[in-house]
Amino acid sequence: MLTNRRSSRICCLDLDTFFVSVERLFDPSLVGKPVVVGASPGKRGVVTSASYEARRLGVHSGMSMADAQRLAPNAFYVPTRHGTYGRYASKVKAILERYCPEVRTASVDEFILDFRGCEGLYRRPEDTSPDATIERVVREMRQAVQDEILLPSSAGIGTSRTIAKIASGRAKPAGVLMVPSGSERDFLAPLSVRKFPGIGPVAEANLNQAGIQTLDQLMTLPPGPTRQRFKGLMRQVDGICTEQRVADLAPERPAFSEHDRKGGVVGSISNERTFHADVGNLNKLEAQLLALVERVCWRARNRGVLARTFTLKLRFSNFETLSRSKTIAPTNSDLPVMRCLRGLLLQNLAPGRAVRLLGVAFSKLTLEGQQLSLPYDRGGRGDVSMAVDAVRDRFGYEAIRRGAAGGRSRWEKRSPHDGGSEATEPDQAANARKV
DNA sequence: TCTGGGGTCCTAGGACCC
DNA sequence: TCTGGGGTCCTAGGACCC
Repeated sequence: MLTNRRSSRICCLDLDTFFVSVERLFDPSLVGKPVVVGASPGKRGVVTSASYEARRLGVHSGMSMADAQRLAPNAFYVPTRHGTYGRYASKVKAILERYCPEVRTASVDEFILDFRGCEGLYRRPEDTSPDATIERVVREMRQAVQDEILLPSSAGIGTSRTIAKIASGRAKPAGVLMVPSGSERDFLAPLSVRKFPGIGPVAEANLNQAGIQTLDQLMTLPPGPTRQRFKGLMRQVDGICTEQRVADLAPERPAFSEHDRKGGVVGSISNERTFHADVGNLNKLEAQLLALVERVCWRARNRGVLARTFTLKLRFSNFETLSRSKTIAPTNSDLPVMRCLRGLLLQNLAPGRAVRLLGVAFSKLTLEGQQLSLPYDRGGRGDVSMAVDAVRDRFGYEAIRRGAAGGRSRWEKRSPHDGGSEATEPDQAANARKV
């Protein structure tokens, strides 16, 4: 029996090669050519977005720029344009909201729309069914995005967010695909297990090793140890086909208005940086740490949150990565956070080891002003910090910089393994603002 | 010139308390 | 004092997503 709750009314609209498409708006000569958006050539980094022409040459997102250039030396390489893509995503969302009362942003290039209850609103005499009405509206909406902002996108429609998401991928490029209620199993069966959200490279390898390539093979495993091993996954896939609810809508993101049961704030805030060249000099690492701490503290203050747990992330030259965290009194002030993380840095930096990546993360967040009886460290947020924040609020983070963060550290304390000779210029291009 | 950066979620062991 | 268990917090790591 088909109830309205089980109808195909959830839509996922996904912008096709989004970053590449935006770059083509800025430079129309790139249309029809292989385009790769990512780190600046010559810098450490990976491909963020590759046009279909570049994909035909073997380039895909996540690949190192070095590999991409080897495969496609004649492609057009464009550095990532921070901030710009978000503005285009907002324009897209505004269009979608004309067509659907419930639009959620799932990521910078992906939106989830809930059309439940809208069939009557849009129905036309020529529509052969409520499903046909919704599919027609989604096609019109997709075309509006194309015509008004010149951005291609694809849309999938299904009974749940997961089906809609997979369908949008099958609809690319520039298509619309509806998966009618009841046909989920037939739709999923022939697909590679990797197409299912949540199955990544590791799970895929495990499944393949067990002889499972397709979702059909997964869903029809005969009783036995293999079935036992993957029963959690089977339940997940099966649930998508049979569950009588449509509960997996995207949470609105950012989710900082959401509180957990204990009044905390859901989520974390982090920044990390891969250096252009590995850094072994402790003073320089401390200066970089300070720069990261200042930035994340600033972001926390902007969101009005305090953090209790502070995590330091280190990645060494050989790509070995470790994280060390410490929980202290809630704060968002540079000084106590720096004290905490500097301690972790000194404890975990073996002499002679060069650092490739340094990262800082804040978690166990609470709203500022809510820490009733908890000790709350206000140290370091004096008039100077307030003034610095005020400038940054008006002109952006990069408008002002504490002396120590850019050069020599005020927190310095020479150590035995100090005095390395590596180049330590931070990878400025990663955060360069282009207009 | 191998391997980004922002996140979320899950697991698992140990400490500690009752 | 021969060995129990919950529950919760903290920490570390890893899979996954875009």
